Amino acid sequence: MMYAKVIVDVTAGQTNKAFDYRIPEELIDLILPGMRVIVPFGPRKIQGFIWEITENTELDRVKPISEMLDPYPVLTNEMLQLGQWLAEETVCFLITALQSMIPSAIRAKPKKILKLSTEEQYLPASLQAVFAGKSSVDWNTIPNEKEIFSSIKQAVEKEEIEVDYLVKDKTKKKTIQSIRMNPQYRGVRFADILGNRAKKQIAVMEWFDTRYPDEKIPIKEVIDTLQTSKHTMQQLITKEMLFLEELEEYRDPYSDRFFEPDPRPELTGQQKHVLAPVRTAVDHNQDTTFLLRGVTGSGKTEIYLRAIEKVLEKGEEAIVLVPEISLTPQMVERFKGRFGSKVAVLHSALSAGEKYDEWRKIHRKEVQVAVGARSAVFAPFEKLGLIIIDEEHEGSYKQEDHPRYHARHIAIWRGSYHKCPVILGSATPSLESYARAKRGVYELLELKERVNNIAMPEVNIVDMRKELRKGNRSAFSELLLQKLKDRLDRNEQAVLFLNRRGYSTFVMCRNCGYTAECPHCEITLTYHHTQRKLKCHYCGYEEPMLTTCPACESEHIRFFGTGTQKVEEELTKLLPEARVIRMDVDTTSKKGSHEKLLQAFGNGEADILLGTQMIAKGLDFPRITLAGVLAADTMLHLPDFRASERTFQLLTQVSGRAGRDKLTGEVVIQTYTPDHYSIEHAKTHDYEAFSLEEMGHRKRSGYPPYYYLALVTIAHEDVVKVMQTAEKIASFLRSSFSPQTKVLGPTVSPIARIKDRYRYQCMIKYRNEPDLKSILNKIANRYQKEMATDKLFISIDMNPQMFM
DNA sequence: AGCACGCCGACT
DNA sequence: GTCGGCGTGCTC
Repeated sequence: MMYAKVIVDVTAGQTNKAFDYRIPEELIDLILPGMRVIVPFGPRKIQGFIWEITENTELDRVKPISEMLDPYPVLTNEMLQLGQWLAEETVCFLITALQSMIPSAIRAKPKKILKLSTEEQYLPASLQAVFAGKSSVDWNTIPNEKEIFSSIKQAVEKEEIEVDYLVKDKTKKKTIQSIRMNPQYRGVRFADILGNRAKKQIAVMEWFDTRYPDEKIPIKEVIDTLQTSKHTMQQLITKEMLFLEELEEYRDPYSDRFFEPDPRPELTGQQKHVLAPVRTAVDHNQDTTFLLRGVTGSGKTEIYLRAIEKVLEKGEEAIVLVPEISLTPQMVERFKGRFGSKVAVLHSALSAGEKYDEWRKIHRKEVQVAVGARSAVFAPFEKLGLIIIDEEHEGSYKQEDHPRYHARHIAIWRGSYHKCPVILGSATPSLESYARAKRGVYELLELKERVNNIAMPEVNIVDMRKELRKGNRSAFSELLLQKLKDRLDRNEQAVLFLNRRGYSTFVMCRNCGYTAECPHCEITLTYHHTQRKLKCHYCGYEEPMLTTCPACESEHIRFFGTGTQKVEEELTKLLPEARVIRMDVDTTSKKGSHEKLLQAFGNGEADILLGTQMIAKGLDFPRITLAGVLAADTMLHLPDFRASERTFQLLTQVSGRAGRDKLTGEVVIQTYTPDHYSIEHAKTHDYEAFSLEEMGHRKRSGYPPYYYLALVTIAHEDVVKVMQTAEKIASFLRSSFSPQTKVLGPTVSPIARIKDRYRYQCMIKYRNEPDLKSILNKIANRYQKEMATDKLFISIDMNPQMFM
């Protein structure tokens, strides 16, 4: 007897293990680990993944596998191992980890249906209405009424109807009608068979015979190229000289786009210098992690492209991760331009079907390069030669729901599995990565100069406190306004960056720039309107709301935040002749609108591009000579220990937009805290100095990279319940860990309530805690029942990026 | 997560 | 005495 251990698609602690099933005779040797199957589970049928094939089982009652869903495993052996590691590492269920590695389109969803086993006329009237002439109905379409459900129950008992479970694959492959010639007619004289008068039919057959004797050609293409008709084709099909067949087609989101071949520029000296060790690592199968720090405009992308060339020469494959691919169409263009059809693109704006098709190209080894956002790190290549993570510091590489993985972590795991290098690229690496590079864990590569020796843009810092004193209450300083006018006169372009509204409300003195901070955590205090108090979201410290500024005694102390729309209105009032394109969530929600707006701006249809985060990167237009940051402080004062780091990264990123070609660029940064180190170092483009100073802060207050963090969030509708549970968890954690590990909280979550659930959190700071994961797992198990029944929510986030 | 089984109150 | 409320525990 052969058995299979199956991981079933039920996300619950009690089912987070393999279940044994018998492999039916006809499937023995066909079923392999990594395939999806349908199995009976209790009274229903669900999907599962084959984990392992065994020859025996310890159980005496084992059901057979109902169905095999794949002719060929969707998960490679590597993926199965990676899944197990991922589940342990992020404290999530194995099935959740496995499910996240394949496109959502192949996740079959179970369907409950009601089948008629007798004549409809014998049913009670209420049920006849339900069936209405059909032999089966979808459970979900049945009206939610008591009487109907009770008559269903009775009918089931009387065996008039039966409940059935279908697990249908959602995948739909798009097919097109195609033509293939009947091989029997190869090389014959068609006039002999068709007669001399059937000129058109002869032409079609000869075309096939000489050019495509074995190939399937889409019917539309035949008609178009031969200028013939559907009728002619139909006649040949009836004579069985041609066969009508289905050709599987990929939904190629880029099919109607022409990609300009990307020129292969001469490398600069420093580029060559940086590329050499990468090529060596590729050649010698070394699983080195490189940290490529290159200032904006230093040609990091060209390094990626050259390294990939090497990988392809070796007959291997490469993955390129970019922060949010729809945000960087220019990047896609370069990869498609250089490697053409060898590239699959996986971005979040694709439909589920399109994503599945791109994924399938990788799975079938039809492409060698995958370019995509976070989840592309799971691209199912089997001969990986290189993984690149561009803008490695970006927060979007961390998935914010289960499994809460960081793409960098996965990339390095896969690198060591395949014995291939990983390149982390950024102008402003995360402190974690930079610290590792300094310690020699990663190999540091640097590009210190821009290509063609273009100067770094000049950065002007505008003190908005002074503007206020001068009586300027608008969002635009005199300097910025004047420079915008200059650009209009010179017919150059400008980008204006406005931070997304702070998600939490912070308080700032508009007179002196003072913001309230927690005395214990170096974190901005958050204003809670209901209690009129300022609170720390890390440790729970609180103080009453300020009415006057403790630093300068001014009464100009208040909340902060402005929206893009308001700024746009103000801008058109101040500069009515300027043509403005606004890019934010509202104007880019429609598919493709993002790209269209950027294209319009690139074509010079506007003078000013005003937007949020999304315009900060990947934008490379030669006529942009001015970049403005309207309020650098909004991000600086978020209640997050990474606030300074994010501000520095963002300012550097935005500055990089200006003057990338022959025209030199300028940057204007407006702020209420001009002497903050993240702003000062952004002015001088000095990453080294910034990181040094920030590391000091991190060391003093015990944050990464000096300590690791884990965040436990507890949520429930009842505040008292949440507080009690959180308290219990915190004390359990405190008693379980070694004394060097600190447990902060419980405290209110920065988003205190989501969907009517109150949220509290505990933060764990640790350096060396070998049992951490097992202790956290214990918590997850201990509260599992309450989570299932009592709407209690407990989430565990290892190395959180956000503290919401 | 579903779903059945099972034990208590309010209805024919 | 039955129907149906939801608490409890299992699913190979």
